[in-house]
Amino acid sequence: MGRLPCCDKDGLKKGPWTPEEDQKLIDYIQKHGHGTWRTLPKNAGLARCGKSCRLRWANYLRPDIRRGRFSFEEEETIIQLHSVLGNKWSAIAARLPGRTDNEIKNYWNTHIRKRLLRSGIDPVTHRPRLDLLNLSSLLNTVLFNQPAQLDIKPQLNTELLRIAVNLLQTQCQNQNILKQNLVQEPQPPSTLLYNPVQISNANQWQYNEASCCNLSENLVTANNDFIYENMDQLKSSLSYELPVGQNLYSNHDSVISTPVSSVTLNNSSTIINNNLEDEKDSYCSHFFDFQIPDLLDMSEFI
DNA sequence: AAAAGCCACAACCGCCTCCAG
DNA sequence: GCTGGAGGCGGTTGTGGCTTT
Repeated sequence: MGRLPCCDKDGLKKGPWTPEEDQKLIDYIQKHGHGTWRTLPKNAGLARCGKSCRLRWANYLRPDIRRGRFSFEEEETIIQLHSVLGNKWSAIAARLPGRTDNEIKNYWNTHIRKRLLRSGIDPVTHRPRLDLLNLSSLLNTVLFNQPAQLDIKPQLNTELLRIAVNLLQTQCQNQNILKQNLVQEPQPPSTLLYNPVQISNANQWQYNEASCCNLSENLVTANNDFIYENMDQLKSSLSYELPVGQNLYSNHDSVISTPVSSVTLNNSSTIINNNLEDEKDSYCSHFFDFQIPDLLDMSEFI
């Protein structure tokens, strides 16, 4: 014997709610509270399943729901929390007053996820998609059939293996990060933005960095994330190496990184469009070289 | 102007956890 | 400890509206 359904579905209405149904539900809950959802539809005169009533109330009719477009701050918070919590939409919603898990989930899938992909960020791991770019480069070579590199098949196989290993490693790493973060409250995002703009070679990446606002007092937050106080401090920390487990965060374009193994801000990095006059509000574009070491020596697989 | 394709989002489905009996 | 109902959650689907062809 399987479990009985939550309600008898015969004769119960499905699909979009009418304004009349909404009003019945609102009136009933305002008078009596929702009580037991299973018995609510009958008492309220609705030909709906209790579960459907609960969802309609929780996701749409509740008076404390905040409708309308997500603000920049909300969007940033969602990305930040998602990088820590993953698809725990209810946990994310609990930190965004007035927003429902369903609404956040939809917004993620229809907006944020696509934007991260366009930016070259993996929306699951929040890491730059090194694998696809390397693969793309190899495929380009094959497609354009450069005579000196015709025998590129072994290299292609290696790259495919690398992707598989990378995915496995990322999964393990994410599980560890999740365990660590479950015992501490999520920290507010700090300040570094990055957008991958160019690859100089397989392991060296150039990121467009921006935004000097909302600076924190300390170089390292309670979450051990690296931030910088002002341009002088930034210059003096150009050789700062980001240890495993620390994050680089953005507050401009809502792109937030998950930890990378090691980041070195090289002295050779150039700073352009630097507005030292008004650092707090300026949008500064800097270029950093992030050294991302090989995840694994693939020679044993070849 | 009509058909096809795409997108956003409300709603549903099935599984899970919690808890009272 | 077991069972089953209620509620919660995340993934998926359905549909209406907008855009493109």
